[in-house]
Amino acid sequence: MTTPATIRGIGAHVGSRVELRGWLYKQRGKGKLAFVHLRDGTGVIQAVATRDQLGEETFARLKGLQQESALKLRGNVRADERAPGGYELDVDDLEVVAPAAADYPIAHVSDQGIDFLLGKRHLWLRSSKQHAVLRVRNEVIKAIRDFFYEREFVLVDAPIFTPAACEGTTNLFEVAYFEDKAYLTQSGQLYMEAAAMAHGKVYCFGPTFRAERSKTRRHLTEFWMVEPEMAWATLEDVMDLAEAFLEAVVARALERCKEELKTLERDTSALERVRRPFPRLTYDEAVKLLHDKGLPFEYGNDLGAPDETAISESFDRPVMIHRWPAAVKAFYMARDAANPALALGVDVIAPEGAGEVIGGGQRSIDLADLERQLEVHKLPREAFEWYLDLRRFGAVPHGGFGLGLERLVAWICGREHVREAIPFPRTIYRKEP
RNA sequence: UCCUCGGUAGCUCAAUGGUAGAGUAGGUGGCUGUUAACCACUUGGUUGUAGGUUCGAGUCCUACCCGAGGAGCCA
Repeated sequence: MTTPATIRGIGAHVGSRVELRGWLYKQRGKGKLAFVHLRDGTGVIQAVATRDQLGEETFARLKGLQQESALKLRGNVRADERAPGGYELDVDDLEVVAPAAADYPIAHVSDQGIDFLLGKRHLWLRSSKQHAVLRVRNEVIKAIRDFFYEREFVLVDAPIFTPAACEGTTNLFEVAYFEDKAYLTQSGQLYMEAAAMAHGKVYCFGPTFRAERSKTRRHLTEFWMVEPEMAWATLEDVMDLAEAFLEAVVARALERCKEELKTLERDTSALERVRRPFPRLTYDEAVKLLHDKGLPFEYGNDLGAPDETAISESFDRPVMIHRWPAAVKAFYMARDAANPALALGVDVIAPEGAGEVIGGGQRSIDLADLERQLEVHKLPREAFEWYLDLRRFGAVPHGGFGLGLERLVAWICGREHVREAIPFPRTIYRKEP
């Protein structure tokens, strides 16, 4: 009797004979004995094969297999301290499903260059750390959906094709749209504002495109963004939501991705400190902090990456910076009643140099102000008529934020670069594979 | 768009202007407890491209191509 099994759940099969299906990860020959590491997507197990057990011909066939050959192995499961992973399979039968070619390019002990690895991303996904990162991404996505579902936010998908910019400041990808032109979305927010007036609390979660010529470890041209939006919300409500959100998602990853974070050699102490409340600084306080640290910073500018890092180093958890000079923020930001020069926006800076993971705020509901801001930002009025309608028909205070999924996943996984946090990254000079 | 660094074997890298090399991967053989196994032997090159200087260029010069990570901008 042979039971199909997966490597992750192999502990339940000790003492019985199972069949494992997977790919040859590593093989160490030892004369008439062979150690075979089999990878099945759920984990890696060490299998032991002997010539006496398998017979001369099958044993020779096993030893001739290349890394990544697809196999079925059958045999008894045994707990063994000598095996990495704690369990071992005594192979008594081998089925070669698809032998791999001899020139598998990805080395296990990888000091390979990033250019090479990204070019082989379709194969790089199989290696243990990349595998772990995508498992964490999977869990983070589930945690995000659960978080909003439990709080009665309604998922409302925003369109990918859009008629114009959501924000005037960044570049858009233009695509042919029959006899017309369209643009790939750079944010679903404006649509979420419409949806919030229909459902109260909503969010969207989908791909976002930015044709920015950015070449940094924090940028992709295609990335996934989560954008909740709440009717009847103030800036303070948005900040409350943002910190509850980060606390919940990080806690979930810590709870359910222990193995993956271990594989990634992630020191989780910074993640364990992601607990409410987060420090909240006004922009003015943040600028003062920079000046106290001796950094040259001109009041009124946006914070650069080094400034963000300097601020986050003063705290042991994510920092929220709010009430920004309106001039550096998007056209739709509401003004602070106490000081109209300030916009009711908030950025959340993650620790460890991970940078800005969340940007959001309270939206302007003043029709005349928005009309003026569209002109100031040189945005085409016609394309925003529908958006202005939202202010004509029952506008209430509302707000929300956008979170970059890859920045969050990269930070949780302790990866330097966001490109490892998405299966097939798109950057300015790379769209293959 | 700007700044900086880089491109030599499948991969990671070395080579004072003077015979292009090592490790690793691949191949062959050996080994019954390996943990990046080990030992022996071995295949492997249009030095990113095009010019130029020189008796001689991987090395120096010019242009171009490609990539990386930083700025700006952003999540």
